[in-house]
Amino acid sequence: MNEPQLVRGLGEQIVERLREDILSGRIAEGERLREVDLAKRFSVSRGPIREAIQQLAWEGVVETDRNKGALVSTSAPNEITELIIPLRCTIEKYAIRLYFDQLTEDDFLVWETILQKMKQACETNDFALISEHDIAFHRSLVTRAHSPDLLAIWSAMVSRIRRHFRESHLKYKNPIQIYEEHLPIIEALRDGSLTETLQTIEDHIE
Amino acid sequence: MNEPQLVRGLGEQIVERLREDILSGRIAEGERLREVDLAKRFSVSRGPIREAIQQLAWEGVVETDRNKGALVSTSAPNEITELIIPLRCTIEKYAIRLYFDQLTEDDFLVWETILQKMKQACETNDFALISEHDIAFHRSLVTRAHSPDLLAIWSAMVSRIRRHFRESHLKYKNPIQIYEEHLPIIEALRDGSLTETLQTIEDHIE
DNA sequence: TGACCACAGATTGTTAACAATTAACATTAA
DNA sequence: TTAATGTTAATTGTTAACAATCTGTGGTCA
Repeated sequence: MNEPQLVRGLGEQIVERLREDILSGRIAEGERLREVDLAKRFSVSRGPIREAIQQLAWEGVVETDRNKGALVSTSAPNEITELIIPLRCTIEKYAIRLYFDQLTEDDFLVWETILQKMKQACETNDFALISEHDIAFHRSLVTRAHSPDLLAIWSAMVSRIRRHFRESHLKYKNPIQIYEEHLPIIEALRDGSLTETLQTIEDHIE
Repeated sequence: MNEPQLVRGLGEQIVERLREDILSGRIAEGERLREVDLAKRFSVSRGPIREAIQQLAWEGVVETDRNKGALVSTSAPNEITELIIPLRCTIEKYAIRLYFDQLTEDDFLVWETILQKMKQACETNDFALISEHDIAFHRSLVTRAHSPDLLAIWSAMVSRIRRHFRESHLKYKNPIQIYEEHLPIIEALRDGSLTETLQTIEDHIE
């Protein structure tokens, strides 16, 4: 049940690559996305490209006007950020509660792999990559709950506060601190204390 | 600014018609949606059909498996409802705060028009229509803030708890009570007391 | 009988061509 | 010059054909 979907459609693969490019900032805010360009870049036809763009539009990553194509949307104003962040925190804590007592070593492997990549990005001061892995890590916290509904709502929020991630990263004198701040989450999960884990998440996000 | 999009793509039109069919029950839960059937029914090719199905899948109205097509969502009102309802309440209260001191008579006209339609639906015991106007009313509370981001996040949530609306309505012995429960919100807004309005919203959504 | 496999029909995934719309630019007239 | 207009290129919307995948049926063999 709930097969992990071994083979994925082209559209889904492209969604992930485009989302990474945009959330990390490699594709700038306001930039225009042309279907034929993307089709050439990913060596597919426009069908899967349109599929990917529609998905990103619903997530709020890009904005589309009929017959005018898609623009990378500009991040939400800060006042909404203040609303969204606690909501996002609530969702992540809720997700963790769902699977907390079913954790396996595979789960930790996934998270530690992401954090390892984040560490490398920190060491090379690649802030785009840091943001990408930061978001990927938190996304994986939600994904683990295997609830498409939860993930959809979380995505709709996070894509709108992605600038908050990047800007919060810039505050650190030494980027490696960004990596280090994620370690307590994994440690708390390993220790097996639910309340401590939730508290760690809350401290981390705020 | 913010043109109402005069001409809409085939995909969008089909989304609306399919969503109505599903929410009203004309297409039953669990029923399978075949692309060619829908294409014939709407006299278009499979392209716009796939577009519509993808959108409904994101909204949570249908579920799709790769290479297996789409089913009308039957997933019970998961425990996620308990998470989403307070989040939704938070968003609506936040929205109201944004425009509370800029209300005009036009705003009340919009709301009272919706409630009037809801009243008629209550009088004819048309629960599908009651739900439709109930959701429309709350959506208009959010729309008034003129924040596409806020509306998108709210929509992502509400489309996933729409069944909660229907089922909560069924609890009433006399449907007119559903209508009457919305009146205090408008009254509080008219009275001009922000804190009282927010409290009313909270009590209403509970 | 029951498990296994092959095959055919049905269904979705992908592609490329065609149609409709938009945007940019040159042309013309006031 | 500037505004209005016609023309052309670029871009998105739609369609239909082709490829890949799944599902069910029937047969074979132990």
